[in-house]
Amino acid sequence: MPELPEVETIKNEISPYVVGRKIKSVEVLTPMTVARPSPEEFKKRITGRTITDVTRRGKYIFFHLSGGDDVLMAHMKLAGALLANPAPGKHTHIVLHLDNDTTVEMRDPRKFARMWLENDESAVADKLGPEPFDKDFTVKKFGGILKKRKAPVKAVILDQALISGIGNMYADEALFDSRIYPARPADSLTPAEVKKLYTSIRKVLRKGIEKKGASVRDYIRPGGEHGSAHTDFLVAHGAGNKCPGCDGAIERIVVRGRGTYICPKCQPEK
DNA sequence: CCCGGAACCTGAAGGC
DNA sequence: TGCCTTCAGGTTCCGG
Repeated sequence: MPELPEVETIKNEISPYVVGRKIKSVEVLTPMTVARPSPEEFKKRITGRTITDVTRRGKYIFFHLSGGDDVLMAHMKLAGALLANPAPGKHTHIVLHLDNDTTVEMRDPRKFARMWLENDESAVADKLGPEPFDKDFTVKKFGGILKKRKAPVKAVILDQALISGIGNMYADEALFDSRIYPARPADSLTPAEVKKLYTSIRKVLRKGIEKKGASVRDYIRPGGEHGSAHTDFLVAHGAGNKCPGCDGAIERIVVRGRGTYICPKCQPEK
């Protein structure tokens, strides 16, 4: 599922195909995949524009366009993909035809993924919490966020308005790396635990980016390749596996309605 | 403001 | 064999 490392990889790998290219035509095969404006208006507003840059914020991708303030946004949600010059396939919802004979397709078997236009990237960016790798995202700032919440620590690090980019898989990996039970109230973490979790979050995300994302299920890169980050996962989606830290087994529990993988011995409830 | 839960959607997996 | 049910998960919306 596309989280920060997967979206970062998509952004990096789609950029060479699209930056500096003009959008010649647009096909909307599934109207609901265009969140706004209407599919007709969407097509009209982006046709003829040149993609000047591609950036990422949280799990969102921004395609910056020439000649105006419109930003073309994309979110993969659970199973979306952006593919460059793909082989014919199913679940294609939007196709961009570029002036270098490149085609970019948004595909998603679940139909959750969306593309849309905003006047300015701040319309989305301003609602998101800090990027985990930002200079101003310090241990102190992270501690301040956790201290104010009684919700499970996992729910807090998944909240995009508080910290952006972390999803279910990397949350589990980070909490295991820190040996913290995911349902602990966020404000109950000791300063040492806050620091450890801060470090673990950045560690698992960095590793995920290095491995081009985790292909646990549907995630594929713009060229069609899989990522390999999941081969390094220690707990995520690993119920029944042996815990790498002790002789116990990984268990699946539910925290705030989310499937959550833990080692009950290494991450005690307290 | 804070917190929790349902809804959105459909392929895959499990049950009988 | 195959039908039916349940599950997964990012975000948004709604209720307490």
